[in-house]
Amino acid sequence: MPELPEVDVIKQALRKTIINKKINKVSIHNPNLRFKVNKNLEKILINKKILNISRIAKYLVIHFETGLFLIIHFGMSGTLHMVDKKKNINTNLSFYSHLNLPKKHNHVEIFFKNSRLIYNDPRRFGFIKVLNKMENLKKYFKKIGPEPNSKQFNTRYLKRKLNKKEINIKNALLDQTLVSGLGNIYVNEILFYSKIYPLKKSSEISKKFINKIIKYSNFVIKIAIKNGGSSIMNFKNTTGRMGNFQKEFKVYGKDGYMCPRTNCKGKIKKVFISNRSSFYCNICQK
DNA sequence: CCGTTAACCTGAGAGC
DNA sequence: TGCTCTCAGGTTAACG
Repeated sequence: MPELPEVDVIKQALRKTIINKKINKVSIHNPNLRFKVNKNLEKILINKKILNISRIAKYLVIHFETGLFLIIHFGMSGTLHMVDKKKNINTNLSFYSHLNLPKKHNHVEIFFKNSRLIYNDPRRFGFIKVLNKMENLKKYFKKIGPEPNSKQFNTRYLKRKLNKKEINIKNALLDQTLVSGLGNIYVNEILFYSKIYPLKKSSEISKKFINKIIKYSNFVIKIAIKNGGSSIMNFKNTTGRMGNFQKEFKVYGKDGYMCPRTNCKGKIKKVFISNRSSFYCNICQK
C-alpha cells in the first residue's frame, strides 16, 4: 500500500490513539507475512507501554518502554485498524480498503484495555518485526537512503549518485538506498512536475533538473501529507478514513488524458518500466 | 559490482 | 454466471 506520505498519516493518527497504552495481549492468526512473525511477539510485548510512534522511510516504528521497537512495513496492501472494544467501532487508519475487510486477512491483533489494533494484509507483502535497542534500529536502516525532505538530499548528493548510474531516472528514484520513501505514484508525479521523461538516463540529468527533482520531491510529499495521503483501489467503498491526494494526481492513472499543464497540448502516456506502470506527458517531459 | 527480471501473494475488474 | 487474463501503493533473490 503506502509510500512515505501514507505511512506518515498513519503515524499521526496512531499518535493520537495508542501512545501510553499498554499491551494486554497479542494474537497472531497468520504469521506468514513477507517474513515470518516472531512467535514470541506476545511474550515480548505484553505489559509494555507505547511511548511514541515514528516513521522511517515507508516503515512505521512503534517505540516501547525499555528500548523496544516494533517496525511495520505495509508492503502493497497492508493496513492498520483500531477497533473500540465496547462499541466495536472501527476507527480506521486505512487507505487501501474499506471497513469490512475480510477477517481472514487480519493476521496480527494487538490488544489494549479497551481497544485493539489490527494488521490486515491480503497480499502479505508487508511484515512486522521487533528490534531491541536503538543500536539495532539504526543498523536495520543503515542501507536506507536519505528522505526527500532531508538536508542530505541535496544537489551535491543527488548529482553524485545519479552520475554514476546507468539506469533510467524512474528506477533511480524508486531505489530506496538512493532516496527513501518514494514509490510508484510519487515518482511519477515528481517527474511530471520536474518535466523529466521517466526513461531518461539518470547520468544525463543536468544540475538544473536535479534541482527540480529535489524541489518537487519536497513539494509533492508535503502536499500529499497535507491532503492525508492517497487512497486508490477500493476507495469507492471506503467508509473509513481516506486520503485525498489522489484527486491531485497529474499523471498517475491518467493515461489518455490531456496534459494538465496550461499551454501544453501533450497527452499522458502509459508505459511499463521494469514491470511498473509509468505515466508521463509526451510533450513536456523530456 | 551493476542492471534487469521474476517471484512473492490475493483480489478486483475487464473481456469473452 | 463463470472462466481467464491483467493489474495493483513494494522489495529482493537470482541471473547474466
